[in-house]
Amino acid sequence: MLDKVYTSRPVEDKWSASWRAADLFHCDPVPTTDAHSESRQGAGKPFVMVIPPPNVTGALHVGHALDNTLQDIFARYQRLLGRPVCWIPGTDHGGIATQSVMEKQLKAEKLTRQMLGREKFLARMQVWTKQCKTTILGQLERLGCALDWRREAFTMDADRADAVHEAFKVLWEKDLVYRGERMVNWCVRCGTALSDIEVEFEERKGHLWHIHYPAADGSRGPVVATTRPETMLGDTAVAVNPKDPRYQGLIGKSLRLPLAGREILVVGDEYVDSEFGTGALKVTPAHDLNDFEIGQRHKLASVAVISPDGHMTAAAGAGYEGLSREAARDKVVEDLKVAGFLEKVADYPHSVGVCYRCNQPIEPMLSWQWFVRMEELAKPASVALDSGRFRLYPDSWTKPYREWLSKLKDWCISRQIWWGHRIPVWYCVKCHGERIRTDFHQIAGARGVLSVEAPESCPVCGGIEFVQDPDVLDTWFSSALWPFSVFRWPGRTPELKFFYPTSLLVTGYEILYLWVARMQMMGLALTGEVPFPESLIHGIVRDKNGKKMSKSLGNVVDPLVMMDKYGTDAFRFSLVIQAHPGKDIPFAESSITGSRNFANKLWNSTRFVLMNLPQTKTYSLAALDRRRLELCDRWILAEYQAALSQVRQKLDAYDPAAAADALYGFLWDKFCDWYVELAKIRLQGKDEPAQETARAVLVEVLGGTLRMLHPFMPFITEELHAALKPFSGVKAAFVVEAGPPELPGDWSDVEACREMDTVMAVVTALRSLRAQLNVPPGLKIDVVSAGGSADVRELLAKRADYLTALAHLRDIRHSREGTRPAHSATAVAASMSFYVPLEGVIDLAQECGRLRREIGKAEADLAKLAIKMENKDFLARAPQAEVELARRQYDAARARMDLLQETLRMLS
RNA sequence: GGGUCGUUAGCUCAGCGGUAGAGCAUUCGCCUUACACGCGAAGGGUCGUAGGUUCAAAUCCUACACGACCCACCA
Repeated sequence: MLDKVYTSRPVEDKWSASWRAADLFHCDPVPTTDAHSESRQGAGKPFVMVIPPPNVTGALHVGHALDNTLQDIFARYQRLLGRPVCWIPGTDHGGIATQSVMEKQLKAEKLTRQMLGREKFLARMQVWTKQCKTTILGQLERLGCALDWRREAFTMDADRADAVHEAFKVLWEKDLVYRGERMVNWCVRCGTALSDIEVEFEERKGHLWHIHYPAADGSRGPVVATTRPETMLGDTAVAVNPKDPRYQGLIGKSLRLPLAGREILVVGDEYVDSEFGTGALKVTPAHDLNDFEIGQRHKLASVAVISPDGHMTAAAGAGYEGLSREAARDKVVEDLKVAGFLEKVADYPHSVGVCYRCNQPIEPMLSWQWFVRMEELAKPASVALDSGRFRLYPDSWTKPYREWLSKLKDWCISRQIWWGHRIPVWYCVKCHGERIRTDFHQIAGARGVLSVEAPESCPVCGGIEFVQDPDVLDTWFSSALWPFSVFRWPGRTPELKFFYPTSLLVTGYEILYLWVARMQMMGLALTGEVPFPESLIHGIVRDKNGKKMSKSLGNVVDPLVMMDKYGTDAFRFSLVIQAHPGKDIPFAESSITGSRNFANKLWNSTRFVLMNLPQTKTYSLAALDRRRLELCDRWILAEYQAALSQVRQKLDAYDPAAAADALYGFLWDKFCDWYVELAKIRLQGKDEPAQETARAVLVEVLGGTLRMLHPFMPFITEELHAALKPFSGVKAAFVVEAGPPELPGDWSDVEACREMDTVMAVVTALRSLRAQLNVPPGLKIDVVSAGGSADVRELLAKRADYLTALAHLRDIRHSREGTRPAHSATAVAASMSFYVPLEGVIDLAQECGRLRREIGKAEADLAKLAIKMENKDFLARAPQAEVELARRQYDAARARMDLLQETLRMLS
């Protein structure tokens, strides 16, 4: 017999081991002659997902738990439906993020990666990665994920390296990848260039410094306004709008740059906004994108005063060289103030671009980098979207996604770090000179040879000495190939044939552009197909105050702790039920309690059913004589059928939260609160055939509900389903192999639902009366009913057993004359009066008060309906069915009102 | 500067054209032999504001306010 309270851990461990031992989630491709034959259609069509590979930076967080729970729901659901399902596990090497983690570890040992050297550093990374993968994959298994463990992939293993090299080669051959000199986003902390989307903008407090730039002859010159005074040391011009009347005479004049003493020119450029600041803009071509462009237009010199490591260069001048950016800013401001050039300082909050990995301000920097041309790649992705070959769920993401694709700039893919796929390009030392070894990023127009290994000889000069490009590729470059690299593309593998394109991609909106869009583009460019036709984009898990979880805020929730404390199923369920399409999830620990209670409810309802199955035998609804079913059976089966269809409909529409809610409501509010209570009447009775009928329905409905719930709560449902197996007759070893719950034929039953509504309304009214009049819970009461329509009277007479059991009655009888017994309280429901004689229990004043409150509510109710019924336009224009419904509602409310008032009149 | 989404019970959120819902919290009563991680009952909302469409609006439209997020090279 099961325990009173569900203990999750042993159950989870048991089934995790069983699933693994059975290799349950492995899926083999079905060999076909043609990649797109019928095997990909109909029932045999595989359902395929690739996991968004977590970075090997540590352990999983709640966001991963949500993402993978959602995927697991679809994987298990599709398996339950009988489709071959392949869900690929894996991890991402995570480029900068992972390298940063290692660098922190090194720092603790007072080491740097440079001290170790590239080779040793990478060796350490490999060790770390191995550990981390074990942790992450273990956590995914703990979460219950139905992943095909034999197909685990890593974005930097040999197969994925092949894919990366092939992709680079194809892009190279199509001239879609190139090396060029650009202003790039440089992170001085990470020591690398970043792509545009890896820069995040943050509103930060700052100042607008107004600095006087005197004319070269010493007379008064313009005042410029800047948020970055330290860059003035690299200024090579001041720009004004040529149409600005204030500065008409100034263009072409020479100014003396304060502190530096250099002479710089005033140029006229349309870019300058006369309205902003003073209308005069200091121009630092080396450290600002716009200034760079102005510099290009006016052929200005470029003076780099900040080095790639964020310190001032020699060009900044003797007093500044070696200072950090921040220190240099303070000193420049101080020096300007002392020298009398600082005219004004204003508080000025403005947005600052920061590194998405380390939050340090980005330094725009001119350098030679590798880029992917995006225009050609974006076009097919847009077409796929517009033609419906790719859809986003919820649809609200479609527009932002489309807009993003339409204004893409080239993607900087080279990173000056060590952890990643090395760029497969080599340079001839003879052609480029020794400088290629040290000043790689400053060498213009270097011509490389595309090759994974060192080339034999230079095609230009025949030289045999080469250096490989020192950079690695953006981690997102390999991620973009993931949906096909996991199947060992470019190899023409059976897996690729059978599983690709995949079916669905589930991920959070924070990587829609970084990842989803790039997979679409790369998939189309390299395989000619959309890598997945549908993508479910969910929200992110926040803390209970709606704040993003972060280590620095200390509001991070550890999924393992939650799973230990409340059970994995409860944890999963609490995430899913809040994962409404397009919404973020405010995560509070208290919300898991509800799901934990639900798991316990499941546990106990199964316990109850098992307790009432005295002999081991198989129950089957199909074998049951349908005429033996009574009202509550017909009702619960109809409700069950509706719930199953609702759940499937919601899952098919990628709304698992609504599906979970439907299951929760059905199981708890309908099955447990009403059906089980009513089934007890027969179970505890003496009529054996009736007992058997109730048992059959209990087994059918509970068993099926457990199966439908399995994708959401895999462990407990597996356990309970197994316990029920001797009675449900299910042969399959595991729920996912048992097929979806399906009723034989149609079990909808409008009549039963209407009758049960009546019964429930009467029971509720009687319970309410008892509670309000403080009738002792142990006291069985007598009830006399009066009035009502013939069919309702007949129904209540027939199902007096229901009323007696649920409202705790001693007896209920109908009075033809409608006489109210003395000292009785009155409940009104179903257009009838229910008199409850309560001599000695009832207090007349109390009952009058109660009736007045009821009348008050009934009045408000009736008033609303009356407005509708008195509205001629409504009667004339609303649909007939609507009018009839309103009339019925009005009549019922009217009847209720009359009965209550009549009762009150009699009492007073 | 554009764009998206939100504003519903004390809290967190469903509902998205026909008398306002859930969970949690609150109050009252119950250890009723499945479950106190439970059962029954109750209180609590002019559905952000102002207009409009409609017989009918929390639900559709238009403004506005507030909030969040995304995008954008404004010193």
